[in-house]
Amino acid sequence: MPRSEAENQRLREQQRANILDAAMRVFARSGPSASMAEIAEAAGVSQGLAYRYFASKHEIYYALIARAMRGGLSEPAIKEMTTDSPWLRLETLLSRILNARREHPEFFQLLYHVLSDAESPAELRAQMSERGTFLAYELRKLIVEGQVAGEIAEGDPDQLVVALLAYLDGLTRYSLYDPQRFKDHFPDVRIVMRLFKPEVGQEDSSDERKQEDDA
Amino acid sequence: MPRSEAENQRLREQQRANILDAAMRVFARSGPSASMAEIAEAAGVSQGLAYRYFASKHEIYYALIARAMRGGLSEPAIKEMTTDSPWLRLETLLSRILNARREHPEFFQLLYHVLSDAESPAELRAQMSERGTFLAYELRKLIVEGQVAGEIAEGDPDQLVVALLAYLDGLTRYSLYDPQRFKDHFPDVRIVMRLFKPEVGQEDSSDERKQEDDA
Amino acid sequence: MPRSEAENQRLREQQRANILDAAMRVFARSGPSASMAEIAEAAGVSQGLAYRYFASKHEIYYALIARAMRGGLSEPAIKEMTTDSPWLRLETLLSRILNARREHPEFFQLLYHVLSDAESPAELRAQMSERGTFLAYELRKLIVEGQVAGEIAEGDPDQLVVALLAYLDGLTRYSLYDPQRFKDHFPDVRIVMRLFKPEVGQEDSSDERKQEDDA
Amino acid sequence: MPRSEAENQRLREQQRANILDAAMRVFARSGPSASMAEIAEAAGVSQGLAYRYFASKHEIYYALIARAMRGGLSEPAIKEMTTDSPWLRLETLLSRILNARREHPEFFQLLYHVLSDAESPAELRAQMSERGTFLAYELRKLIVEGQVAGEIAEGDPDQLVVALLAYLDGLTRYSLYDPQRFKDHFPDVRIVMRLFKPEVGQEDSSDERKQEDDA
DNA sequence: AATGAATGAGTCTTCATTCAT
DNA sequence: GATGAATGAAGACTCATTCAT
Repeated sequence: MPRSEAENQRLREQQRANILDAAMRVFARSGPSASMAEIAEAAGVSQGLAYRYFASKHEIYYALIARAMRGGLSEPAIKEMTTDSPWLRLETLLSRILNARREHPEFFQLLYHVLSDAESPAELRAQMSERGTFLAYELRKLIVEGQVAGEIAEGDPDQLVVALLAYLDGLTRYSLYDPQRFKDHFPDVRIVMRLFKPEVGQEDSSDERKQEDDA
Repeated sequence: MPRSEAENQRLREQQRANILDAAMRVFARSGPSASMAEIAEAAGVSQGLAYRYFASKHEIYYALIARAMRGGLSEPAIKEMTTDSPWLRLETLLSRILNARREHPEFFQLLYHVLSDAESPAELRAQMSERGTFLAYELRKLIVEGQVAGEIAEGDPDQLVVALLAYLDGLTRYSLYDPQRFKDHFPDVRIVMRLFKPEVGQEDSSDERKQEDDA
Repeated sequence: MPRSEAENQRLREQQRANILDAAMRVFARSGPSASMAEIAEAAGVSQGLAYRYFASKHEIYYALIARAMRGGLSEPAIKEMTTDSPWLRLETLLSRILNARREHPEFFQLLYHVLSDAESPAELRAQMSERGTFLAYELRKLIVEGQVAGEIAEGDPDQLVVALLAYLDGLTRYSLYDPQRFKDHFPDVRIVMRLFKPEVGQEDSSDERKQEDDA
Repeated sequence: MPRSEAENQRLREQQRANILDAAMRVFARSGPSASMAEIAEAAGVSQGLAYRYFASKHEIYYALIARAMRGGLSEPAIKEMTTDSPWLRLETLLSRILNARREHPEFFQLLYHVLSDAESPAELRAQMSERGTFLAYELRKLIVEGQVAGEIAEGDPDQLVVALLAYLDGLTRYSLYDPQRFKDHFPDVRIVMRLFKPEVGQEDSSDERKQEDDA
């Protein structure tokens, strides 16, 4: 007597999740180059079984990322709250982004890995890269808007974008390097927001003078 | 007729340097997982010879890092300039650090790789980690000093340290992800310094007054 | 309430036949290295069930061949028609053989596969080989008879046997290589019969003289 | 002190040939699905070494075929001897072909395998297939020519081509099935030539008359 | 009787490392 | 000191076969 269809379905989903969870754990511990053997062992299944659920190791990466994205883990959208000032919108956005990064740094690690792995299907890379590019683009727009409004420091907006993206990525990596400190001293949003603060007392600085000259 | 002992010695050192150079080049191009074959070819020597100079691939990592550190590439020391204000000292220090990162991102990539590679001998990892810890410690001291002096934003200094280290690491990774943008829009020191700026809204706070006092 | 014993028996036989049919289809399509999964799917049963009916993949080969042989697909017997001339008997026999090969080339492919697979149990190989040997033996007898009767070309009868068997096998393979041409231009019996034709106009050749001498 | 360049070169060529020879032997024994482990063992080298000489198992197939072709093993060209009668030219051609097949049946086995392996690079398959097609085409031309000249039996020339190709392929397979008999009773060219003999009973047919006319 | 989840041995392939010369 | 041929221990992946239900 075979298991009931429903029961089987459940079993499969459980096992799939189980393997995915194990993979996530292993990747978090050993990095994305961890072997299938390691993953299978962590999941308590044979290597063969892992391949019944995922056609390849890459598939596991993708499933992991897809799952995270479905779970709302992807970088939040910006569109909303169009009434707020650019500064406030940026702060809200970053606040969400930082939350996601604090809660699931492994996910972003994996994401960076897939992104920089030459083996990753171009299609997927493109899709993910697009998301990233889109975020960067939205951030830039927000920054420029803020600069126009005088809320955000002047200067090359691309430097600000690079600085911000680097900071976010850096946080993710830091979580791998020193998880304890990462948890205990996760920097507040307001700290990163300072990157965008217009200089006070710039009036007296050389930059300012230049600006005055322009005026 | 054997070569003179001295000449021999010189030859050895030359080859060693040659291999290290090649390794650095290859790592910069293909990442730290590049094969020994690739390195040997880039150095124009046989694989066997590489093993006469370095007992293992890991040894090459270490030698590379050690050399870079001896060459002043490591995070600069802080001790000097004790007369300047904490803010200025921090700025000078970060300026140097950023220069190093901009000029030799591959080195820091490699460093992070070794640091996060489970295969790396614990001893070495510890040693490198110690350096990092030392830097973090010095930074922290500087920050606290600055906070006391009212030059640096208040709050958990560890968060500032984490933020700064993450930012530095993130820049290094960014150079791998988008070298062109990295070069063209490398964020100025003053941007990262803003992380430490006391809040402007604190106009009424002791910080602000001090600034006003300065004026 | 268990099914009646008889019905049960019938069901079993039906399933068995079902699986064998599917296997034959799959082998015809993908060659004998097709996987058990493929076969089970084609039969619409689980892999596990296939193993309830056949202890191993090899068993399926054997059952398939055995069934075909029982179904008269094996090389036809010769004994009959003892009144006809050797030539006619050979022609009739080959005609039947060729029909079988034209209609069911997959079967013979499979047979050759099992025969040449080092994994096949020696016993089975021997058994099948014996059948083949038997056919070869009968053919040889017929040929010699024909030679004595002057209906079949002289010379080493074994060469004729080898030529004939090679020809038959070759046809089978050809069906795999170019099924369309195989169907459209299947060579008539009379073509292969020519292999056995005594030389005409040999009268003038050196061979012929020998024949004359014999006469 | 390294080996001299020349010596090394020789060593490499020897080893390459050694592995190729071993592969040929193993393929002849176990068929082309033999494992790399088997080949390496037969060659007395490690599996790893085999990969220094051949990038993949397929490469070995190709190298084997290429070597054989360079060695003149490919199907001989026909062009030459345009003065002879079609019959004579066909006989000469087949004689050569049969020689090659008798001496190196494994080569043709392998060739058939690569040809029918879906994994084989399309390019190579195309190239080989082209050769085969070319031969078939030339044979057909020769046959039609012979039919016109009344030297070759009438009827669908394609059936004759199929019959001939099947026969040749069949011989190759037979060598695997029963090498001893293959060697001892390899059928003479004149046997296969009979496939093309005009029917004797046709003495009164137009064919015959034509022959008489020629006389 | 039937299912399909699970296993594990085997396959091709890569690469750090060793060794005869 | 130097070479590069050779090794062997993984690693990803496949598939015939078994087993709990």
